[in-house]
Amino acid sequence: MSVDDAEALPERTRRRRTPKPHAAGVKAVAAAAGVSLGTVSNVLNRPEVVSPLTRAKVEAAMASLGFVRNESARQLRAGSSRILAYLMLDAGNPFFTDVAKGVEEAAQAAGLSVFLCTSSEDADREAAYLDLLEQQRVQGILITPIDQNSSRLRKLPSRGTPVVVVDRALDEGEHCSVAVNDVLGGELAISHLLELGHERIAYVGGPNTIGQVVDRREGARRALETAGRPAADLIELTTGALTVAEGRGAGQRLAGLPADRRPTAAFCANDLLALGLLQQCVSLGLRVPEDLAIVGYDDIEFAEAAAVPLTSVRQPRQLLGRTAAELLLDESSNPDHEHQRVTFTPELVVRTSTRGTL
Amino acid sequence: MSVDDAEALPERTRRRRTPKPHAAGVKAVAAAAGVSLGTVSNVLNRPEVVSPLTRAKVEAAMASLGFVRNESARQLRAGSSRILAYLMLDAGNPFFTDVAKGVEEAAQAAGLSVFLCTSSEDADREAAYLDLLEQQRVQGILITPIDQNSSRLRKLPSRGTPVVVVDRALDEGEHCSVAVNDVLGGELAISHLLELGHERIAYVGGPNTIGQVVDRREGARRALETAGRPAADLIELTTGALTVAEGRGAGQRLAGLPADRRPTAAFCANDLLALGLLQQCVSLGLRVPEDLAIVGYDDIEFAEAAAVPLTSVRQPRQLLGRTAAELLLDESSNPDHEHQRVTFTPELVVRTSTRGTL
DNA sequence: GAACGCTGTTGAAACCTTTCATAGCCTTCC
DNA sequence: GGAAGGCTATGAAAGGTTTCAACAGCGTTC
Repeated sequence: MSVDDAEALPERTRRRRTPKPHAAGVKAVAAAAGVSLGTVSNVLNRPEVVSPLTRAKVEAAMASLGFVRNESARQLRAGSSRILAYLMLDAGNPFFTDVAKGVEEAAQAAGLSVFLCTSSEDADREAAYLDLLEQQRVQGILITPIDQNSSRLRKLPSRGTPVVVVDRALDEGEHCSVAVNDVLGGELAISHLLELGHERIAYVGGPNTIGQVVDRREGARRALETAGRPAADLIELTTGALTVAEGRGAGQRLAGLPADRRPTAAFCANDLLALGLLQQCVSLGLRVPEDLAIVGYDDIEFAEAAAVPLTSVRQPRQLLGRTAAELLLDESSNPDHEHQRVTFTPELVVRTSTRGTL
Repeated sequence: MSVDDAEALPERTRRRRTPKPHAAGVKAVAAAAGVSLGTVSNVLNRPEVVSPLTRAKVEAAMASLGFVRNESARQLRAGSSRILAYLMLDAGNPFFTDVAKGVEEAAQAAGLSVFLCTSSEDADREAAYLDLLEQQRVQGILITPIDQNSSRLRKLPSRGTPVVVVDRALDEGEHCSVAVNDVLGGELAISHLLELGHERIAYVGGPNTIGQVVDRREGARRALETAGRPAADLIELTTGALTVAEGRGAGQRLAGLPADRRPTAAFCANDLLALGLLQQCVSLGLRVPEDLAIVGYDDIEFAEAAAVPLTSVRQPRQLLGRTAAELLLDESSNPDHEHQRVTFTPELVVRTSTRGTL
């Protein structure tokens, strides 16, 4: 080798910057245990094929090195994730956390874990989470969508990520859905109010981009028509979200009306709205149900404990979640899976807020 | 399974499943766009270094192939995750979802996403989630722990996953913590009750493995002692969890006592317990606050809307979450990060459940 | 017209794990 | 005594992305 060559190829210590300096990998464990790489992997994934002695050595090495399996690498190679995500509309609404509980129940039974995400009724966040979850290659996505016609949502299944829509019944699509008949729920609520003799009935809900809001209103209208009255008689108070705060705002508006034009009953698109409405109206001096009867929707745990126990439309919350998760699991494991649309029937629970104290 | 799930018989409609997934990777995109692999990666990660023309070609190819970046591979190579997790005690408790809201706010501002997990007050689930999250190599973990001495928790930071403890103040450890002074909160509650002249005061809470439960009780005892009474005067009703249902159970027990031995006031470890207790006691004929005054803890949104508006100890929920997330972000990006212990001060909000209608 | 700098692009290595065909060793059985 | 077969352990390949040194063009400067 000439001097020139030495000049041309200077000796260099190339140190690649390793991102996680401290991580001990399978390789290190194998070395420490005096076995091969594959054996370590076997201990991890098929412990029964490894002899007890070897297994003990490997496990000891893992413990002493503080080995933590790199799930990214596992997933990259093995192709499958052990995670299932539930993208919910609003984590602050106990209805959805109850659904989530059902999801976790089913997932746990199948050995999977659940990540919860919340779109907070914001379409952009929903979209961002969908992208993220797809990139993460989760096993599947459960979603209570804001925009059920989103093309993103439609495309997911064809690209390999199963989707189950929760609390919405989608027409023909490429996913399963689990829902409650919200139109019927709306009818139940309004029929009840009509039976009690109410004439001026308000519907409180919004925004109208949310399917549940629209369906429940539709049910309300139908009930009016069934009773021989025009659907347009329904007094609509549109809210910006389904929250207690918005309910209070609606209460403010409602209580501000002159008594002869004010509705005598209000049906709210969910219990949060109803609770806010109730609270505001009571604090402004309206009597419930004498001046204003209120019907909520979901029958969350707090509905019964409210200032005036709330009449509400009950849905099988946990069952909804459990069923959805089960459909998702079937879709991702059963090659003969058929998409299903499961619809539960809601039920009216009558309490003081409409019936008064008998 | 909860009561509401009793016997719901859904309708099911079945449909044939649409076929198969398919995955297009960077390689396929490169081929389709007639560029090299590295260029596609540049479009993804450093679009500004790619010429507009090339970029357009690549983007077109991505769109037409339905390319979805494989996050596992990205993370494996790049070493960093864009995700942050909040492992909470109970998703059904609005307190924690409010904290979560604060977390998301801060995370979003930093361009990160949040996955929510729930341990449901189960130490095994907590442990399982911690393992999972560590394996996923999330950017960091926010946790409201069940067992704050868990060795798992202690070891995480040294292995490269930053941890911030939320709603608990850990002694000097290897993580930051953000908490509210729960001992003070307990004192506030009991002093208030003592000022109102109550003698027989109950503390409702449990299990005693939960730090918050213990601290709040400790505060209660101190307040008694400060008032010159033995701490042992505190009547303890231990519950199995911090839920509405457990609160009802405690109410049952309490209402069953003969009036001359029954406490005249109850301080509950959180609002869910208080609401359950309130509901049960009222339905069993006790008047609140005349027969039994009730103080809750957290001042969740539903406390004010309860049958009898609830006196409660308020905590800065969202701020708690936001601060915690900010500490975590600092820890994972700032090399000079120093662990901190942030403690907020709670505040008593007096309402009808103790003061009566004035 | 040679050297230089700049811009955009390239190709191969590296990340860490799982998979799988194969090899080595022991028993068992003809 | 040798073939067959059962256990275990092995080593190399594969999986999709990012990274980075090197390179190709091309215009500029001296």
